[in-house]
Amino acid sequence: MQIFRAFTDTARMAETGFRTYNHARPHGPWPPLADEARILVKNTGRRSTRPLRTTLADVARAAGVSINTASRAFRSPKTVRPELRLQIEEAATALHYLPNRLAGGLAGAHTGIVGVVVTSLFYSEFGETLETMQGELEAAGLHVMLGNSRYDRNEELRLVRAMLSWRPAGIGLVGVDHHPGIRELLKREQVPVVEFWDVCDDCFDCSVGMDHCRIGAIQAGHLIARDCTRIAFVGSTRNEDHRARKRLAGCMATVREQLGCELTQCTLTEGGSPELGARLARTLLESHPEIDGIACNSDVVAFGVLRTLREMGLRVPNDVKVIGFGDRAAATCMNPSLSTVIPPRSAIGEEAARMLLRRIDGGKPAIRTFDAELAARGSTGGP
Amino acid sequence: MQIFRAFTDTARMAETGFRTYNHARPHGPWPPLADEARILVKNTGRRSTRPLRTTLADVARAAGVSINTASRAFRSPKTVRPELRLQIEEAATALHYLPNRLAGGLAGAHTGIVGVVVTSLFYSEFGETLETMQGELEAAGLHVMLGNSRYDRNEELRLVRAMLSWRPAGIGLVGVDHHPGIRELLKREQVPVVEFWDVCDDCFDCSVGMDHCRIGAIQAGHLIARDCTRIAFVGSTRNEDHRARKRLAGCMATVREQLGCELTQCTLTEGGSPELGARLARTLLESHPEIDGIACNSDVVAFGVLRTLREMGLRVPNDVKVIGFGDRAAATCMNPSLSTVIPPRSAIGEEAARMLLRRIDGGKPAIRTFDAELAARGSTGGP
DNA sequence: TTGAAAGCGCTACCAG
DNA sequence: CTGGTAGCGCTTTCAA
Repeated sequence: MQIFRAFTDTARMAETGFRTYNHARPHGPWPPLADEARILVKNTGRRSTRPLRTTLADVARAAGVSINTASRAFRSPKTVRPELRLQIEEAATALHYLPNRLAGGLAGAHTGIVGVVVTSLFYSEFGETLETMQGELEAAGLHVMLGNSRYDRNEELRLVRAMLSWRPAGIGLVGVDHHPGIRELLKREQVPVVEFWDVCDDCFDCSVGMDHCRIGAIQAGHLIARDCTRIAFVGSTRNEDHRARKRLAGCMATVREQLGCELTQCTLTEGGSPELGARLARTLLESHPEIDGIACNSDVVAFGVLRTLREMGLRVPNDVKVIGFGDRAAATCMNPSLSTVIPPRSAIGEEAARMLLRRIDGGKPAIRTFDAELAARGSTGGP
Repeated sequence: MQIFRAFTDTARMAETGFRTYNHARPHGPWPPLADEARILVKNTGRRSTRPLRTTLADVARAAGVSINTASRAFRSPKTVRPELRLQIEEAATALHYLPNRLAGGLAGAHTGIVGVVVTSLFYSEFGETLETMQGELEAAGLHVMLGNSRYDRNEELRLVRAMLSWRPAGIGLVGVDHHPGIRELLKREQVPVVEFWDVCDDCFDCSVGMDHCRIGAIQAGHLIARDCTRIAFVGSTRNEDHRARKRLAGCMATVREQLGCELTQCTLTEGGSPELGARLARTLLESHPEIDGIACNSDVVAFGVLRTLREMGLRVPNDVKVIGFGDRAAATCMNPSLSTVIPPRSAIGEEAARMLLRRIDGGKPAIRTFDAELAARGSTGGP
């Protein structure tokens, strides 16, 4: 038995003696789709190994219209007579039509893929931002393809290249400090880009995030306002976590300015974790017992610091005050509750998505800075 | 001026008088890619609006080989003479060739996209699992397209459909309880699927995760082993969070069996958070002051419970013992540290990816259950 | 408002 | 080992 597939190829149509595809066969119910169907292509007897799936052509044929009209019925319904449109929709439902967006992307102007490369998925650092961003894009019919560079610039470059090979409608990147190759690549591809979480003026295209120097300054400023005079900065400063370094720098500058002395830096290049915080705090306080204020590079680190302080018999906030960054869920449940700086996670995700959407729609690049908010809690003496 | 593009179309070749594409023009350096280039298609003067990008055909021409050979040079390098391969690679680099995976996917057997639909991105519930899974797939050249159903079955169905329209090589889904339409859809598409985090025998294809009933049983069993006799279960049981309900059920059954009494259930259908835990704990203890053991549906909820207990002047573990689920980073930093059940997050992610990879490679479906481990800490009286 | 046909860039098959 | 060529399924002119 020979099953004719939907086809548009002129030569084949001529060969089979049909003038137009739509009328190649009488209309009517489509033969049931056999599982793992193998079909005969052309009259050559050659076999295709791909499953027989409903295509737009099948829908068109079943509805008695041209492929083109069927396409328009989905894409711009207003340009098709309502009655035809209904027929087409019915045919699509009956045949379980599922559009092939690869084909659509290949033929069309853009793809509906947005490549997002984050630096980490652990500890939900970007979970909430990603959730909002993804939701916003989804609502516009775009899908997020996710990459994770694990704070590795070369890996990030490779991922961006990989994303670009899907011809994305846009690209999202965490931070503004990247491998130089990325700028070159993105420029050549002329694709809308949003760098989020951190901001700068010299970004590739769009950027939205926080001034991380300022966050460090807020931490130090708050400790100073609470009468700390010997301040330490504790946490992870991975080589390629530029944002962590900026927070450190902001903290350092503020201490220098307002206190006229140097910050005690106690950091390692391994990733942040409670264990890191716990270890660093012990080292720090054994060698610098005069420390009365600790700014942590993340809440997760601060949790560990609080634990060590407790173990060492130091009272918080009386003996030492502690502030984190990130406002993780557990912060309010620590004893005492952890003061921290709150990043507007969902606002950033939402704005990142919107910027991309506007750019894809032909709009201009934009840059926007969000403020991070101080949450003064028990660990620095309360509100 | 008329710029000829790479083309393979026979009719056009005939029209332009060239026998084969590769020799259509003398070899040599490719003209620089003008930004936003507009090109003349055919001799009709029609204009294409798409940017002029390097295609495989360009690379082939520059290297003096057929498109076909160039393709094989990338895909299965061994089948091409080393010296030719080098030429092709050099041409690709010189022309900044970026493969178009849409085209590859459309023409080839499968696409290199894996659609993953999670129920939440918040609180990093699946962050670590996703991180491992994504990494494992990335290493195999597959890319994760991410969807988030927000615990909504209809949304999940829509997302699966959306993912399928990208003709993914595989699909990953959180949990094993889905909208019936999903089974139908996946069956029709014959695509490898892995359901992860939860397991069951009647899964679509593959599944890997934990027995969530068992997790509830572990929680209750541990509280009972620590001499609790009045046990409550606290947390969020969203309508469509079947896993939370299974943990509740497991807990309930164990209490009934071992204690011969009923569990006090104190749950709401809103999402889990410290605030929920805090509120529920207050309600619970005001009406059931006899409670001496609380199993929480997640660590995040347990954090809030601990806070309330502290505020109410109840001592943990002396007056009330508390156990969570999830082993969030902060758990060891609570005061007292939080006992919990540890899910093997990365193991699940890794195995999920591997199962998919094996299936894509023609392997058989598999089912695998991982055990969750008890972490007995301060909130239940220590190890 | 509808239809015809030319691609989009690549893979896979077959022939040499 | 290499090349020719027919699609993959869709969008997009252009013509009717």
